[in-house]
Amino acid sequence: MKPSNMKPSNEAIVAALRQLVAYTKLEDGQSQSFRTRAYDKAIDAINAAPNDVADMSLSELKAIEGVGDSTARKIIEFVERGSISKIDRLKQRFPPTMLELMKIPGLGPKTVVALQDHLGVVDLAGLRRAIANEQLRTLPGLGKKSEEKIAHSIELLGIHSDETRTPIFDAMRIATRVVNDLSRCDAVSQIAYAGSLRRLSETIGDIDILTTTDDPETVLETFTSLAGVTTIMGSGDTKASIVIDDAIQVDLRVVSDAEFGAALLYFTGSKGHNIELRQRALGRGLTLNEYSLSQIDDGAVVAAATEESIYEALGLPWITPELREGIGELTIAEAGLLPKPVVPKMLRGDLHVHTDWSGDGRSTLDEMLQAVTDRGLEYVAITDHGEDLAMNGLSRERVREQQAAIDAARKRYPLLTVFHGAELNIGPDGTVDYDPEFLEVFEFTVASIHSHFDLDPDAQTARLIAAVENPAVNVIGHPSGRKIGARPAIRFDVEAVAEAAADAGTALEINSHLQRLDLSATNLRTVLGIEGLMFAISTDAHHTSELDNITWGTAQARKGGVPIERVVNSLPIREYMAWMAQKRGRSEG
DNA sequence: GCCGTTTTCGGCCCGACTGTTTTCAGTCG
Repeated sequence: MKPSNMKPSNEAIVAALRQLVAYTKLEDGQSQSFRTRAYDKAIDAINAAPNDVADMSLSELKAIEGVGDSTARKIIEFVERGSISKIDRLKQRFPPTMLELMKIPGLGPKTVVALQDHLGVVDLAGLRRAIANEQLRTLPGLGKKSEEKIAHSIELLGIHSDETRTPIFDAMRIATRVVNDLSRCDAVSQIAYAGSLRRLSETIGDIDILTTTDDPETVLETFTSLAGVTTIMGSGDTKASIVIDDAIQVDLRVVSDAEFGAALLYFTGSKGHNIELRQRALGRGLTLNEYSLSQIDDGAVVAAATEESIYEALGLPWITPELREGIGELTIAEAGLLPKPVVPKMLRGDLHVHTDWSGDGRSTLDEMLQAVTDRGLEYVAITDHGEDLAMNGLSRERVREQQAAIDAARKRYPLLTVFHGAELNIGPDGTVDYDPEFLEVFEFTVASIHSHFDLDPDAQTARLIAAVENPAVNVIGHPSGRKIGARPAIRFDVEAVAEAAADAGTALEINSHLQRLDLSATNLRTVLGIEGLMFAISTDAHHTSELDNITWGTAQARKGGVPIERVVNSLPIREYMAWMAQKRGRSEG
């Protein structure tokens, strides 16, 4: 590869290190050598790094926990040359197609290397031929059954591979359905989803579900015969794996009630977090597995029923699942420096809500105000689209009509403060709908990007900063414009925008929709240090049911490490109004 | 390959399932 002027992104560096892991597995002939585990840990650390790793010096890289001298040098080599010599060397020995073979479920490095050594098979076509010729069963350790299993796995290829991780929005829908369906089984006592879904990862490999029961057989049988099951990957006494809707693998694990906490902790992960917890346990004469935290010497159970009790026994506060990435959160937690997790009941208002006054809203103004009241909120901003969004937006005349409608509605909801707002549309040049005089009609606005997603980074940054500095704008809605799995984020300098926002008294939105989760957790961590920057956790609800998406917005705030003090819609109404007034006061002065 | 309230060498988390073994290896999470 030729060196390029563009420095590689953290994602590109991680991709290179993942290649390194795969080739090293082949070289070591095992899936878990200490070397590959070390690389894996470095990958986790870089994934979590808020800044560009490509800009770092050797000593800065080595200062990252989990990155040592060897990996740091490989990263620098990749940044400077565009490739890593160890990978180049291993490619000579193992053709890249062998990496594809390792993605087939059931085929690990040992078997893939055996295929090359004994049969000269290095790619999928060769593997298919070998299976057709019944050659696989001649390999040491393999038999007829293994050959058939691998043949079946090839048909399922893709379901398990890295490229087909499912966006969290889709995975959550399936998980919710499976949890609901399985809950109807009388033998099920407790049930919860765990894994990367519970950690609020943006994309999900497998869905992990945990149940407690005293009748595992019935639960497992019910699980493998659920509606939508297209393949049963395996089933034992305590766990089973299925593929549902031909779309995603779902793993079920069954334990007893007394073991629920230990099992939930174990299956929530991440793997790195679990390893650090177990190491910590060992240091205290304890051992941790999916059943309990126990004494090593006599096996006496110390804690098992709840996650809280296990963390406590390890000298730690409970750590919110979204932060369990094995990237130093244990150290921060032990020092008492983790922010108190943001939860929905800490929020007093929702600052981004649509009604059927704009074309895409599906609930009436009254339905929304009633639903907001029912959820115990003290204030809400009705933010239907501005006129620039041709399909959905409100003309000036309609804005005036809505103002009257909201005035009338306020009498019906005396306990609720209703702001007549708008979701303005940020044009390619950073200007918004209407004109400055007319914008004074609104008591509050959120401004968002809905088009021109492919401008160059400088233009996008300037565009967002112009909106941030607009005196009529209070919040920037879904700042990156991404839709997970469907549309990439716009390219922009999030730090520059956030600094401008802090200066201007404009908040950045944490959009709660599972397709958005925008700002991303990575972006949040990047801008968290900017003094005075505030966030608004908003639902962007287009229907009353979507007000419950606040669950995900708060989870995203937790994942980004945002403390509640930085969330404007947690403020009591008077303080919140003072925050809004400060913006207008500042712009006039 | 990483790392240091046992440390710069010698350790490194834990268990289920499957198929091939008759006590275990490979794979997976």
